[in-house]
Amino acid sequence: MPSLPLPPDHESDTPGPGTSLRRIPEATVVRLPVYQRILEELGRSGTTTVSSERLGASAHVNAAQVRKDLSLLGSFGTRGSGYDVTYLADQIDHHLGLDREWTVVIAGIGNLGRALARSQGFAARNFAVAAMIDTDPAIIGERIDGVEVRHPDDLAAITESTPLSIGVITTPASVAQRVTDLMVGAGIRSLLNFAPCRLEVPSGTLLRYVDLSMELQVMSFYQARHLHDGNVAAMPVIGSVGRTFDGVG
Amino acid sequence: MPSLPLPPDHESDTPGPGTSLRRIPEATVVRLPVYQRILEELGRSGTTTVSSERLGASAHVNAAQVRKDLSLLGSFGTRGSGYDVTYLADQIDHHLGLDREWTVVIAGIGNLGRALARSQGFAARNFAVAAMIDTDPAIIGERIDGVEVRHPDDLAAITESTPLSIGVITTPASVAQRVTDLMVGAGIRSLLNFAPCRLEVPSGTLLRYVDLSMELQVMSFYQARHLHDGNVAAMPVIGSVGRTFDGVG
DNA sequence: GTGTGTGAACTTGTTCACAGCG
DNA sequence: CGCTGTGAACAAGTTCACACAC
Repeated sequence: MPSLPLPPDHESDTPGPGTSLRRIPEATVVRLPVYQRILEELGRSGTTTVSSERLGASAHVNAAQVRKDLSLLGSFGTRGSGYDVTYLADQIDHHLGLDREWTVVIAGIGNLGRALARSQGFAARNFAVAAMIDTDPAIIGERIDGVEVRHPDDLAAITESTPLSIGVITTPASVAQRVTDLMVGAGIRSLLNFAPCRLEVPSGTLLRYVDLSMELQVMSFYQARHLHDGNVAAMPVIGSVGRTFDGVG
Repeated sequence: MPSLPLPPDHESDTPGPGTSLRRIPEATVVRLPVYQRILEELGRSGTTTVSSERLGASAHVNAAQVRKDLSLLGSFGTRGSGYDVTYLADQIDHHLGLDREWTVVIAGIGNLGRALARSQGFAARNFAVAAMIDTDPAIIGERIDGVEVRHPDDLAAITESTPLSIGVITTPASVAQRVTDLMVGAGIRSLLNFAPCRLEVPSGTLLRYVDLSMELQVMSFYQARHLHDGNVAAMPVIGSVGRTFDGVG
């Protein structure tokens, strides 16, 4: 399907000025961050080149799959040696949109909100926590990593000086819809919802649900199978961001 | 494939005593918790019956998909009216292994560990946080929801009185492997890793990675597309536990 | 009529196998 | 040689469409 001589879609597949974004299948999108993290580790350990075989082993993915995924971003492997770690990481960054800074606002400064705000993973990947909001007067005014917690009513004012691209909702479910409406009203078009409830957003808004207890549910499914028939080997890698493995690869 | 008159696999498909566990595709497994949460909401709102159409709309899934998924668990819909909310929820619970209690130990009582420990979602789904461990003397001895934080060295002793089924790792990456080894040594065979690092575990151990910053990366990918070509409608639902939607369903 | 359960068509994703480049 | 890039085969997942049960 991705390899017709002429693409059926409107999107041009001329290589363009190195900036062309061709259609990337969802299955690939969710593997890219995995590759990227491995490349990061390899880079830190001084490795300059990596083969699809090795990358695949680390990612628990077939080597052919790795090559197919990467060939979608362009073809910049070197036959006989492999991929340049740094260059490949840059390319993935570009396709994931991580070569520009994203500003994040976190709503609900409880334990989860603080955990995310302080997460080094965010800063390391160009996500800047640019604002934090909460309604608790005891929390408002507090500074976390240099960012002051403010009242939700200030959101519109905040966005005037600091455009915000992504809203992260870590409030109780009871107020999640209200804070969502505020964020949407302030022009935020991407939301990551950790509150255990469904949200309504206008069309054109991206909404991503993350439910930590669901991870446990999927895990318990596999363990239940495991206990019943001892058949661990039949448990495959599943899912996107959360992934289940049976032992080492 | 799932509907041959005689199954090619060894696993019996005789209905059995209502406890038979047939093979369930991974794609279905990750949708089951989604259905379950919707059923929970419906149950709370007093709805007793639901159609695949309605369930599918809430889950952002095709109605035929819902029927196919549910038919894998057995066929207990009523033609002409739909599925009994409570009965269906019970069936899903059973297949996810949620009709028994799972004991969880949380390692690393920072913000994320506390957030998970206090999450109502856990208790509501039969996950009991039965132990918590940390090395910080200032934290050891603290009680969170009645459970005392103890030193990792006590883990073996803890498991003797309280068998633990699932280990949740919310420590810094630097000590994650060490705590993993301790847990595996204590007989824990399922691990949920929130630390941003790869872990080695012996074969036969289930390992699931959750990387919260990856959720943001996937989100930024979609938003990058969104900004570049305005083509929101092309953004599909992806992934398992985290799911991206464009606006309301 | 209404809505499930399911073969069959279709789409998407994965793996194989190998030509061809460095 | 070794390893990428990719058509072609295969497998998995999704949607359609309709018979049939209530």
